[in-house]
Amino acid sequence: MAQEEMRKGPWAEQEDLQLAFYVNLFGDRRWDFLAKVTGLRRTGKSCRLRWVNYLHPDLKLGKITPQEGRLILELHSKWGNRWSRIAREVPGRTDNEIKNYWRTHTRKKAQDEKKNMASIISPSSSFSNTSSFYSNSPDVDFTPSTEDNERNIYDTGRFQKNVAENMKVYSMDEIWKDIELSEENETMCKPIMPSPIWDYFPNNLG
DNA sequence: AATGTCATCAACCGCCTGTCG
DNA sequence: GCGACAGGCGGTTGATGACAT
Repeated sequence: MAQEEMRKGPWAEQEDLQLAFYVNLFGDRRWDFLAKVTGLRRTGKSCRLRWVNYLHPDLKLGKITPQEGRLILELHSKWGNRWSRIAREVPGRTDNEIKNYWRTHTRKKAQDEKKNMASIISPSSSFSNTSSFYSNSPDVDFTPSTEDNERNIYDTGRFQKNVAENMKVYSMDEIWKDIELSEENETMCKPIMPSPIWDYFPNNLG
C-alpha cells in the first residue's frame, strides 16, 4: 500500500516556484515526469493545469476586458463551448478563464432577463416550455438526446439550432452593449500584470 | 458588527483523443 | 489492429472575498 498520498487544493508559492523551475529546465511536456522530479506530491495533471492556468509566462493577469469579452462572445457564437479553441484566439487567456467568464456573464444576463420578464409579464402568463426559456444559461440542461449524445453536440450548427429553437436569442449587439455598459467602468483600469513567478525566472522557456 | 447571499476563480474529475510500442 | 499511457478538454465544485441586509 503506502502509495504516497497526493496533495490537493491550492498551490503554495513554494510549489509554484519549484514547478516553474523544473518546467524551465525540462520543458512543458511529460507532466508525470515533471511531477516526480519536482518532488511535489501533485499529479502530472495537476501540475499541467497549474502551469497552463497560472504560471505560464504568456498569461495576462487581471480581468477580461470588454474587448476580450466581445471577442469571446463572438467566438462562442461560432464554436459553442469549445473553450480551448476560443482560448487560442484570445491571447494570454486560458480556456478556464474564458469558461468562467462565459458562465458568469450568461448567468448574469439570464438573471437580468428573468427580472425584466417578470416585471413585464404577469405571473399568470403560461410558459408551456419554461424549462427551456433560459436555455442560454449554462445552468440549464441541454441534455442531449441519445442521438445527440456525442461530443459534437455543441458544434456550431447544431448548438445554434438548439439555442434558436429553445430560447430567446440575444443579438450580438445586445450582448456587447450590455457587457460594455457593465464593465467599462470597473475593468478597464486594472493594469495587466505579468505572472509574478517570472520575476524569478526571467529567461523563460523561449 | 454579524450574518447571509452572490460572484468569481482555482482546482479537480472523468472522459476522450492521440501516440507509441 | 489493439492496448496502454499521457495529455487535453469540458463540466463541475468548493473556497474565498465582496456586497447587501
